[in-house]
Amino acid sequence: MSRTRTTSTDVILDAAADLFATRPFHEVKLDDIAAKARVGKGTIYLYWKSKEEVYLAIIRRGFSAVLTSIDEDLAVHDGSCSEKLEAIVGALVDFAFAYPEVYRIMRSGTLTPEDPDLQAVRSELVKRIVSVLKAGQADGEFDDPCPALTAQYMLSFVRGALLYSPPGLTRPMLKRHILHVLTRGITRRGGR
Amino acid sequence: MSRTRTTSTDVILDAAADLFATRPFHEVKLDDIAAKARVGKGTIYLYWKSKEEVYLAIIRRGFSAVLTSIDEDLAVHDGSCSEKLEAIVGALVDFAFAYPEVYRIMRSGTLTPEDPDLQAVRSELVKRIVSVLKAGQADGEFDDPCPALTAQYMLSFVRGALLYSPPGLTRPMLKRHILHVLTRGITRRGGR
DNA sequence: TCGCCAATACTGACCAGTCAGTTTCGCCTC
DNA sequence: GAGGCGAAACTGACTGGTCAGTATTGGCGA
Repeated sequence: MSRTRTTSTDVILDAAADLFATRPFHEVKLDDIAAKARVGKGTIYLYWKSKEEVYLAIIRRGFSAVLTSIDEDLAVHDGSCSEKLEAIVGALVDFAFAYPEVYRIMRSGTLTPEDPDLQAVRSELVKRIVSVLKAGQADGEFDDPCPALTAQYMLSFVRGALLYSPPGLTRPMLKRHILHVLTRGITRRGGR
Repeated sequence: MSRTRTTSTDVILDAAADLFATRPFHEVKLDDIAAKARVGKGTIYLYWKSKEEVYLAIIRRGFSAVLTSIDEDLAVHDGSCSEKLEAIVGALVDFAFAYPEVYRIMRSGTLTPEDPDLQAVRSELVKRIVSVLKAGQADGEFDDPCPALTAQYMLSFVRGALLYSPPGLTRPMLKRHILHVLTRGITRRGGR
């Protein structure tokens, strides 16, 4: 690094994320990304070797961020599993509100079905969730016949809520509601 | 299947659905679709005016099918709301297993963010679900602070499970699990 | 013979990716 | 601290392949 890098790759990814969030993949031109990032088109190719790579980089960055945030939260809450679950839901929702583009992007066109790196981060995330669910199962807090499915639901919840959110949806509202459904379901609890 | 037969648009949509399910939009060529459907490329333009229209037609067809199936189910089960809910989940899961391409397609690249027709069908579907949830709320069966959100979750459930399904997932297993989580949550029920 | 449509040839716009050239900057020497 | 060098960062006009969409043909069934 004798020569300090002047362009941060994040600048480019931010610009690209904006564009991919509003238009499908094939409608986003590299020239657009370059223009928005105020960078020459060639510069993009210094860091990634194709448009698709840029795209994947955005999603990977997003997932890694949630993962980190969840890990931090889990480190703090070392209490009951339901507390941990709450922390996870909180992290997912916070992330979704902070970076809605990532969700929009993922709607708008995945490519190359399987990018190993991306897949790895995603499954790491699922693993975290599943392990909390299983721990809860083991110590009798939870009763979930299939934690692997539940983990998938949790990711999908946020997605569904964000992409087609009822007007006026706030962050705490969503957190609370997801936890409500997830922990006790929608059945009305008996009399008492 | 004489040559005279005017091509059924379903043949073309089926072929296209197969392709779109395995490859992202921009990698699917109209020539491929035509070849797979054993149809001339020009014929496709008889029915839709662009590749994108073909794509939208597939999704619209999918949504309409679920909608019809749900309406039929609801007509039969005129019992309690939880029975109706069960019917809805059943219809969603059945559909997902019958036409997994539609889910894969929707992952692999939505276009033109808002197609009014498509949006209309989707929101019709959501409306059905919400009305069952609200009815359940009214007659004291359910306790759901935000049915609109729950309806979104229900669509997402299936999606999440299907796209990243744990190996060995069967249809009844998924139905049962979704209902489990949805109606009673994952918390272990008290001693008794 | 007519009408329908598969097959196929054609074309023009579009855009990802390249690369020769330009700028920037750290560092060395005097 | 000025000046000069080399290397790395960056640029954007250009190119070549691709493919959506159109036009044409020819074969088959009625």
